[in-house]
Amino acid sequence: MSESAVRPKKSKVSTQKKILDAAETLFAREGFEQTSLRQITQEADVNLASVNYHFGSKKALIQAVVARYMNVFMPALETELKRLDDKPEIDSLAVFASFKAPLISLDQVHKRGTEHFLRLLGFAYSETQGHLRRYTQTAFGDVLQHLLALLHRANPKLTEQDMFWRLHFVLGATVFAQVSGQALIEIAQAEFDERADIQTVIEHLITFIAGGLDSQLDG
Amino acid sequence: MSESAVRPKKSKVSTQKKILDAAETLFAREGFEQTSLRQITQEADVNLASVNYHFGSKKALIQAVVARYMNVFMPALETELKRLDDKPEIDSLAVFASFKAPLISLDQVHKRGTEHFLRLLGFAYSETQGHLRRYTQTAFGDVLQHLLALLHRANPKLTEQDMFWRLHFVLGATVFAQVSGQALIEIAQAEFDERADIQTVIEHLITFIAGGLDSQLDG
DNA sequence: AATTAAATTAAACGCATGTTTAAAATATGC
DNA sequence: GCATATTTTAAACATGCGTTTAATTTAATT
Repeated sequence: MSESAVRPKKSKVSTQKKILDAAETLFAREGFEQTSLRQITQEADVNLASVNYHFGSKKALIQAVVARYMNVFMPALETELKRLDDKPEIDSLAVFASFKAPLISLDQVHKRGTEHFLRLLGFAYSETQGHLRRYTQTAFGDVLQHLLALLHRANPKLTEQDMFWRLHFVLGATVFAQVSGQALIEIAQAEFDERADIQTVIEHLITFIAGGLDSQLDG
Repeated sequence: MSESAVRPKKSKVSTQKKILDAAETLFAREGFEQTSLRQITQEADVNLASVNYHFGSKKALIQAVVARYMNVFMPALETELKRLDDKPEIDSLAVFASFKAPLISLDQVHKRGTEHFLRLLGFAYSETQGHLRRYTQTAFGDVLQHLLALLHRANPKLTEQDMFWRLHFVLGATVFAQVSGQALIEIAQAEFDERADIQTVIEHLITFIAGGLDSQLDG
């Protein structure tokens, strides 16, 4: 009876990966603090204690989940930004276009990687996850500096300070769109009987942030 | 020894108000979910059980804290908006200028009322406080509709849908600026050795959202 | 002043959380 | 194949939360 020919399904996924995948999905859906370790371990079909065994703490798990994306996204972004260094003329749109490929590449991390990453980013900023902000700033501060410099080059009329603030407002609007997106879609559907979806939100968002970023101080 | 002539200090503040004030301060600083009833009652110097006695539940307390501001802000905003109805020509800036007086008037509710209100709003949106959003939508939906109509009038090139989304992105950027403001100020100070403060953030923010709101779809 | 109502208080309840423990099961190395 | 790590497991632990209870104190009413 030991028919070793077929081997139905013994995929043998490591406990670590099972935890990371389940945590990521739940974090992206509910937020970090709203998700309990018991939810995660149940979803991952592993023992409760294994999170602390493999990761040390919930906080460390959160960092591991985010890091898995950052380690793919940030180098990919840096590659794209380097291309712009050589170009003689760039505008804001070109800089933000650099995000597209790196964002899409996140789908190799997880099936719905792009969406998950943006929502994780949203919760990381809206919840008080100071350690995450610190981690990003220290681990990938140079990439962010590069981004800032390019945006400054694309919009030389603005000071570096201007760009700093506007970039973070862009982030704020984006994050907000991610976290509140679904609720707004529902309101829009009810209010305007519109067939609003995620794509609708993104299109409106891009127009908005492009306008905000290029906003001239004097009319 | 019963010198009733002087009466040092028997200010006699109601328990309700003490709770509301303490809760407001803590909510504005830490967020709703991060603040416990034990923190609140300790800060207010009242018994733990009095929150549930006077307000029924923590959720009801949150609503009471927010309502105290909404009941001042929304009518004040409506008054300002009515003025614009009579004017023949208006632009986005004029509409947003309508927020200024109502916001400042909140300092009569509490010493740092304006700041508190904006941060409460921020947490109300970024935390999953669905009941607050529902409350605002139902209690002051007409004022918000009025606001939307005026913004549409100020920018007739944009559809009502466009305005809906942009208005919410404005809200997102604002909320983000409030919640993350202090952290960003510290980064800015360290990064640019700038004497950045709240006022700095607001000025940059207004420029940004005005640009985003008036953004033209075709270059 | 006596009686009734309202407000305050200390204590405990029930529940959920992240974390730790110590024994059992599994995998690894010689 | 045995000894040794490594991993998994069930259970308990410690803590903090919102809420409830029941007794006491304070205020209001008659």
